[in-house]
Amino acid sequence: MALTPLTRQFVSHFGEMGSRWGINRTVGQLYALIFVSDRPLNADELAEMLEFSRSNVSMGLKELQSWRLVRLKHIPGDRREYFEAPEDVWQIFKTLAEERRRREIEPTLSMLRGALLEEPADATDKHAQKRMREMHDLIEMTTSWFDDVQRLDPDTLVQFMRMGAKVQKLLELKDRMKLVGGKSNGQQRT
Amino acid sequence: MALTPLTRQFVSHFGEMGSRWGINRTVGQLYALIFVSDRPLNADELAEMLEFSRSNVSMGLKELQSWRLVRLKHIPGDRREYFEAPEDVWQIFKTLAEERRRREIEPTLSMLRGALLEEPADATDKHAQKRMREMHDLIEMTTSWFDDVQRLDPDTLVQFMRMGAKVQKLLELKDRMKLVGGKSNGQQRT
DNA sequence: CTGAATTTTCAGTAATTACTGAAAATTGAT
DNA sequence: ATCAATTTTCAGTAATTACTGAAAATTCAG
Repeated sequence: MALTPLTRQFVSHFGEMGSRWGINRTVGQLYALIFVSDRPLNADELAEMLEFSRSNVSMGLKELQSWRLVRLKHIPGDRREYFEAPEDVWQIFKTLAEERRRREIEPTLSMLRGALLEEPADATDKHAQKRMREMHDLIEMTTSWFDDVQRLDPDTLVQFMRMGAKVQKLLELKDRMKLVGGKSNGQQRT
Repeated sequence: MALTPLTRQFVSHFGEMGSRWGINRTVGQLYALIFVSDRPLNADELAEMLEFSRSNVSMGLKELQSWRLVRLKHIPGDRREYFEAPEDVWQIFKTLAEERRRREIEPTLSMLRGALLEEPADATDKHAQKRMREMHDLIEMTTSWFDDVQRLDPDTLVQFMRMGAKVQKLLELKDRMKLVGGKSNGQQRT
């Protein structure tokens, strides 16, 4: 089954973008195709549609599974393995964030923590540690904050994001409430 | 001038991580070294410290400049070009985000917008467009939200991030205020 | 302007990564 | 248990990307 021009466009864009990330062209295209497909696809179908060798598809799927971006689905009466992408795009985004965190952020944080425990040899080392601490703190703050946001229920999150620039005003509001009296519940008066 | 073990550790971690991003090992190491250095460095120093060829350093610096991650600094009485990383790590983070946006997000959004304008050829195309729209909307929402956050002044931002999970409660508060009366100013009573 | 210092370019090569086909391993229906 | 269907592995090769040294270009002090 051949790709429609619409899908071909999407798939090849992901192929190109794939190489900008750590992920390669094949993996990017596989994912794109699975993502837009209206039904689970098996390895042979993917190989045929994308004109990759069967073994290349096998390796690509393994990679996508390790990222938890596709999941296996069995179709009754068919022995082959079918693959699909999760329905919920926000869920996909969160999975991607989690995996990048595990693979990139955590190792970096632990390297930084290690480096910060070492005894600086000289003034240069002292300065290097200062910079590393700044980096460490920034990464830690943004990731732990992202963790919190991730846990919000989707409706709250959407509402929250839509607020955009109003955040600043909201914080001013909160501060005023705090001034007003201990645990703010929005009911106090001045 | 040789690298201390502390810096060597940091530099080689960035080399390895670099290859996971689109950026290569050389560029990662160059950046790491410039980032922790307590003074601007010139190309010859970088080449010597990292044991890269002079031309490799030249290409790497060009790449880093295109990402706006290092900037040129001239030292009086010295013709050579020195490079340094911005002081403020939050600024660095924002620059990185802006560049990734320009290079990755914007092209993807415009591909998606193009695809969404096309006439679906069949039911498969219809479904593909539905998925593309979901992706488009998610990307647009998160990036435009990030834009807003980026514009917050640093203090508000830190305060905001520290709140973490309390966001949900804050939004509840906001809703209650809204219920109370049109433009909330935190002063109304029930 | 001249020319030494410095940076950039680029063709050639090295190193790495991606991909294939064939063979091995696994799976599950009978 | 058998064996055909299916998936995975892996050695070899192709393609891509990274790196170098030499040469060209640029810069700027005199």
